[in-house]
Amino acid sequence: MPQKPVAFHRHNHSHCVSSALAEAQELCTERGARLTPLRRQVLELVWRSHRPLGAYALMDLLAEESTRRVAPPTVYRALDFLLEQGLIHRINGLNAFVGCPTPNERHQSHFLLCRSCGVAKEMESNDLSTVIRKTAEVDGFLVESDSLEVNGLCPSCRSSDGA
Amino acid sequence: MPQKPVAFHRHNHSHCVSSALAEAQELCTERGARLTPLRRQVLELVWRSHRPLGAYALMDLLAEESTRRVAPPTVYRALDFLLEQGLIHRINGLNAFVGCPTPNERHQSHFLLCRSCGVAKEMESNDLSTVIRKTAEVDGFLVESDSLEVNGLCPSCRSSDGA
DNA sequence: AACATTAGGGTTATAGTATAACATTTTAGC
DNA sequence: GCTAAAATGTTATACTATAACCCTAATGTT
Ligand SMILES: [Zn+2]
Ligand SMILES: [Zn+2]
Ligand SMILES: [Zn+2]
Ligand SMILES: [Zn+2]
Repeated sequence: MPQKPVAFHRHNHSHCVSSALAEAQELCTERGARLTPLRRQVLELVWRSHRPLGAYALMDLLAEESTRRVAPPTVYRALDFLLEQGLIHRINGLNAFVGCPTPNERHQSHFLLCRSCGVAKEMESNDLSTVIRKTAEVDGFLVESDSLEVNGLCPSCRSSDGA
Repeated sequence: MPQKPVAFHRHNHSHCVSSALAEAQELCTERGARLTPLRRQVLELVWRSHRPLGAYALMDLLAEESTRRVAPPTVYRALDFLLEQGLIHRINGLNAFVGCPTPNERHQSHFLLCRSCGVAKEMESNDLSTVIRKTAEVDGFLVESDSLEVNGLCPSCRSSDGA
């Protein structure tokens, strides 16, 4: 029976944000990485919703948010840091970025992307990575990373006829 | 035991090109789609190698090839047509395009991408699509399309220490 | 053949995404 | 405080993609 995971549910979203920020801080401290105010702010903006956000949208939000005008390199550098730390993922098909709910465990970027509401839900199945690696091995290919983007309709949009 | 599929082999590449063009012509005729000289030429250039090519690289090749100066919209329109017909795939992670070896059967874009030699090999396993769909169903997600890009080392580069 | 209709392509301008290169500020270790 | 390294600021530019408008070529009808 199909389930609605958090990103596809109505839920108390402020909890997502605060726990994501807390966990990010914890991980960075643990790793000796510096979650600076700017980086934290970008992460917070990314977590505003479960929808992937583009770099320029983030720039605009930063400007609104804090009267802090940032140029593209600034936001891209913050995004690079967050990517390196596994705190966000990049959705190539959308040129956009979304928060990772489980940054503590290293993993690849596998997402369900709803074309109707725009919500991105990370697929947390390990089987997927295993199947990918095994399929690649048949061709003698050594996998270093992979990225899966699945487009379609989330449970909510599906039931409300999201066409 | 790992195998080297065509794209990762040394092979008579002119055969890839000619058979791809022939099959494209056949499919388009069958479908009432028009494989115009420009579209055919772009497809031929895409098939020059098994490496994904960017739109602007294709523009440059067109210019060299035929003294035919084309502007971006021209090449993008040709690429759009080829994508619609399933004759090429887009590699989002590279902003580039590569020929499809099996355009007769509709399928999703699943690729092995060698970071050393740049060759792209399409993964033709159906199991992969099945696993993806089933995994998505667990979340109640209706899959419409998906895209998988696997980065790493092809058999050749792997054995010659492609780091 | 003349005509209308549609699709393909040419052209110009511009939007959207990302990075190079260099200057300045902040931070951490001594 | 001094120094070195890291982070951010700043300017310019590269790379990718599309909008809008026009013209020509192909197709189908009378
Ligand atoms: Zn994640
Ligand atoms: Zn939805
Ligand atoms: Zn294909
Ligand atoms: Zn290789």
